[in-house]
Amino acid sequence: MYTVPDSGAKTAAHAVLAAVLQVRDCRLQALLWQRAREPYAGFWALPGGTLEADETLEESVRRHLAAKVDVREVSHLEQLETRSDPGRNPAHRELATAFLGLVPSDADPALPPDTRWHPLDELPPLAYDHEPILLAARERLRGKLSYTNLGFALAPRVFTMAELRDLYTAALGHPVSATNLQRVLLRRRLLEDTGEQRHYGSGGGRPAALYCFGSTTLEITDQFAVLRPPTIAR
Amino acid sequence: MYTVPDSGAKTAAHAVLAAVLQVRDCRLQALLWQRAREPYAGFWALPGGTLEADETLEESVRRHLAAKVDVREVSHLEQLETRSDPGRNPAHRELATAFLGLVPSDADPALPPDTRWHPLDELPPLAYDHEPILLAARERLRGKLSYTNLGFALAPRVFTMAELRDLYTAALGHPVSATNLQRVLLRRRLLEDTGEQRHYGSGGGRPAALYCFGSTTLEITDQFAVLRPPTIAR
DNA sequence: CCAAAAGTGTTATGCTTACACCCATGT
DNA sequence: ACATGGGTGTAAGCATAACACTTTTGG
Repeated sequence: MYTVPDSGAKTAAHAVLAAVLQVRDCRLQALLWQRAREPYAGFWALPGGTLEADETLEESVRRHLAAKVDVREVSHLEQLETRSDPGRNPAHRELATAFLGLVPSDADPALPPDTRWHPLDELPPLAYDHEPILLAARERLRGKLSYTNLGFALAPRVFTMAELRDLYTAALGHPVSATNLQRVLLRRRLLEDTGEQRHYGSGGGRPAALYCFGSTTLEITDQFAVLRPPTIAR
Repeated sequence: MYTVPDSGAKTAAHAVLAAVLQVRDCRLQALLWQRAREPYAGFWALPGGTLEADETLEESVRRHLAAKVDVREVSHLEQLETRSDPGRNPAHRELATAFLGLVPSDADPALPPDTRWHPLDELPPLAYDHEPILLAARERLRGKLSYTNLGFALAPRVFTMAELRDLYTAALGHPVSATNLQRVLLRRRLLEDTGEQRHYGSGGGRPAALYCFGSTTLEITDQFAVLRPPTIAR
């Protein structure tokens, strides 16, 4: 065990894949490109490519993503599962490490002609095992929205509570109350009031306060749902 | 992007590693083996080895684990992060996918002479990047104990609440009340009363009821800590 | 003045922790 | 009897969901 493989070992190729999600038009959408060549010609695929010798997986996925979007728009990137089924790529053995990428809702990066945003509830036929990967990415996002500050990655720098409610609603797939969302996030001190105001929709109405997230790196805000440590003696 | 690599591509070797955890003597312990050869001679390492051409990562980790323990004792196995830092193995480029393995507390598998259980709060010097991997595995376990039924993988088939309390205490690293643990797990319908009874410690005392977990596959029992879907109209 | 949207006050609910107290058994 | 551990009853705490109500603007 743990033998040193000779450098000529015939090992599997390693690919990276990115499930890049953004809320556009109040719907959670994924960045996909349409394959021109076999296999899976005409099918849609996640952005990605092969890992090079001198890069980490994250560096690699950023490099491949750069071919599809402006990577500076990607506000969050985290590793998901590594897929290893020998049959997942019919052509040759290939491992693939998937990533979850998030883009703020106000970004609208230029895309190559073969690339488009697709709502996750109306997916076209996807190549390889990309559909389960994409759905797993959505589950990861939904879970982390509940117990971390990950909302920062979906939102513009400043936003009204109504806008933030629409983002959470689209990402979670169920109605969210702006009232309660505000209280939960304020209580956890994730949101800061910028002091500015802005109108949200057309027509009248009281102008909305503009908020921003205090931190733009992932933080766990609700670590123990249950079985939490005993409260310190008082 | 997504070019087909020629089959002679010089790709990185791929290894699997297993952070196998068990509660023994009321302490969370990890299965480690001591390296005899350089590099890291004398250091302790996670069980693992290289991925072969025709196996999945999970099959591979089970195969390598079989050299250290009776794999039938492993009650749960799940994938963790894939490490890809080019410098993580000084000798040659190597990716490693880590797994979390759990062994019930009543199992006492025979071990090879170079292999031992080590409490996680008294770790010896570890080879490569195995220490952060091991600590990440513990964090994953701690998180999932709170919102899934993962306790089944640490516990014998049947157990008293006092025994289960000791397991949770060791795994979580803080005191757990048997009283409240019972209520939380019963409310979530994870525990079943077997009807049998048994004594726990020495000395007198009321005999304890024996419980078992209803399911022995991972289930999420507390999906939404917050931001849960609206309650259906009543 | 009215409609529309934002935000606050308040109550209800559910789950959890904490802790006192009762129960069953061995010596 | 009494010590020892197991289990139940109950109250308190806390965060969230739900919803009525007030506030602020545009037309």
